[in-house]
Amino acid sequence: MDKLGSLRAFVKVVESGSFAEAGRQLRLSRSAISKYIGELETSLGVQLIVRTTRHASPTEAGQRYFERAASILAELDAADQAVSQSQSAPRGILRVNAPMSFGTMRLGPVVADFMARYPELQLQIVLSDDLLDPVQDGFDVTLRIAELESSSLVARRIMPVERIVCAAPSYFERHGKPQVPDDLRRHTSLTYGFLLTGNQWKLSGADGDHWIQPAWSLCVNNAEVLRDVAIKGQGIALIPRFIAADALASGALAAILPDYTAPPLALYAIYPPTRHLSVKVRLFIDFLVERFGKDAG
Amino acid sequence: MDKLGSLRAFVKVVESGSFAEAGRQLRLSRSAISKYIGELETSLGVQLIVRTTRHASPTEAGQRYFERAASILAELDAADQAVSQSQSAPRGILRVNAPMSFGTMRLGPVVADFMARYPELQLQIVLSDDLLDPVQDGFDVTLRIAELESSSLVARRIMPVERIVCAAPSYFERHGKPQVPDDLRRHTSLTYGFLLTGNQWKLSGADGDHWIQPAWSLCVNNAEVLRDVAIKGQGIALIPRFIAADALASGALAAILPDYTAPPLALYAIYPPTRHLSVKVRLFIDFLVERFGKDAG
DNA sequence: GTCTCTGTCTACGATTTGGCGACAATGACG
DNA sequence: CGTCATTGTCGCCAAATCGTAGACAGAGAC
Repeated sequence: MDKLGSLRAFVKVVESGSFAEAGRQLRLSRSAISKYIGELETSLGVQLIVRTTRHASPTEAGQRYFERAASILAELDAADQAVSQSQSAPRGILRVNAPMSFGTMRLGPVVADFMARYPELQLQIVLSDDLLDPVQDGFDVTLRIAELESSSLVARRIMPVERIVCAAPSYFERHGKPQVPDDLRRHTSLTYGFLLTGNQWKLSGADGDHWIQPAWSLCVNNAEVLRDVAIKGQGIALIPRFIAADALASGALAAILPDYTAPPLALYAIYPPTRHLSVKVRLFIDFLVERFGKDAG
Repeated sequence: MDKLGSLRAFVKVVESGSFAEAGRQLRLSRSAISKYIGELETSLGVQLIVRTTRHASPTEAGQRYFERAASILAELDAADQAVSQSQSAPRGILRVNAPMSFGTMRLGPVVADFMARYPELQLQIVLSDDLLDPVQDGFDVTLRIAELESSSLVARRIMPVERIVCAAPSYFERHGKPQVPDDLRRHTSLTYGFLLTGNQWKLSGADGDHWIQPAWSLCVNNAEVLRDVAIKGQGIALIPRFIAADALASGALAAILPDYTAPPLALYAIYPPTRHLSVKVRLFIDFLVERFGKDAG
């Protein structure tokens, strides 16, 4: 039995004086009201309503129960209101800019779940590898994978993004496998544009930092393209592990120089430095932290 | 959504610290609890529970909501109790006939609770495996475990009763374990009298229905006796699971032929086909449905 | 590294919800 | 007094929801 539905029906019957009118106000049929009241009476073992023609009135027990039930329903509504408004169900449009690769590979399922949780929200997502200004370009939040940096923009770190040096086994068979960072100078690199390291790779290990200017043959601002070209044996790429994950698992790519790491990147949410972050932006960012914070980059 | 169910699930999760434990206490599956909490959060537009591995704890909003929800649930129970008890309780004598095994094993605690709720009632219970006519023999209600059937008697289905084929491990050690229903022909069966299947067992599986006339050495109209004889290794029994439950748990009995099922039985309440079922009978039957309806037969 | 328990998710059968329409009862009205 | 309109109940049935089983991935315990 839908106990809450029964209580609402009962309270409305007592308030309105009839099943039919209660049904009209609750948008339920007379038979539904009748069943609710009947089941409530059965479960309590008490008659609550005296049915006379064209009128329904509470019994003495019914009147006492009505007072308590009405109070309980009001308290429940108040509790719901209070908790909803403490974090009022966000509505409106949330505009998000995210990097292409991350957007296509990782953002979809998370956004789907976010939408399920906050059905009143509408999301506009632009996948672009251009670093868009969230203020000037009209986004609520911009997701970026970047190195740790201090910036005038306000950012929240979502998750670390590990990068690896990798190439296809066929490349290593033809060109040999670099053993130390300096070996990379004699190899073809597939380079990401727009990163601060530009065409110079920094790799750090127990023996300190290495700055390498590899012989780059490709510079592109999309790591998926770099991955795909690397898979075809055209060079060595330095790309986020999450982009290479499937290729690594299948053997299409192999990582090298495991004792060296590139400067850590992270996924950041960048948002306008307003005094109060809007609720929907905060919820979205919190949601990303919750979902991606547990992921191993 | 069953809002009250969600509230109970939520309160129990906060109290117990986990979805799994809340499920155990509420006799619901983990996925049911997960759905309830998820729907509650969606409907309120608020995250109430932080899920970490092996632990669930309330968010700040969730803690506040928990306090109000727990209070509301307590008030509702109190209101129900107050109105149930205020009613001039049903009085008089309720005469019940029930099967011996079910009566001795399952009915006592339920009857005790029923009597607590309706202290003005007096119950006369006759445990008998004879199928007594509720009109002729003066009972208000007769409980029977039987196969689904059409009958001129009016009946209300209380709960399903699953049967299993089982014997003591010592029996299997001496005689081998049947792998398919037909193997039962070469085994000693302990047979229940009075059932429609009589001395012929019907077992159904993916390969169709099997009618087996096992070599019976005992035919008795009491499944407890069958269980006890089976425990002593004297044969294979086809008996209700609730009767065998303790022996199965302790290892005194082992079930076989899990891919096959006997025709489903159910516990029925049979009552006179009068126009208005008396209040006390209706309350008793509803009470049984409430208590046994959720049990796994 | 393996095991066990967790929470999520999907598919699906069981159960409940809720409306339709028939019915009997009865007050309003002419 | 007869008729009409509205009421509440009930059986039937389609739609919706409940709740589980089982698969899965994550992670703490050992």
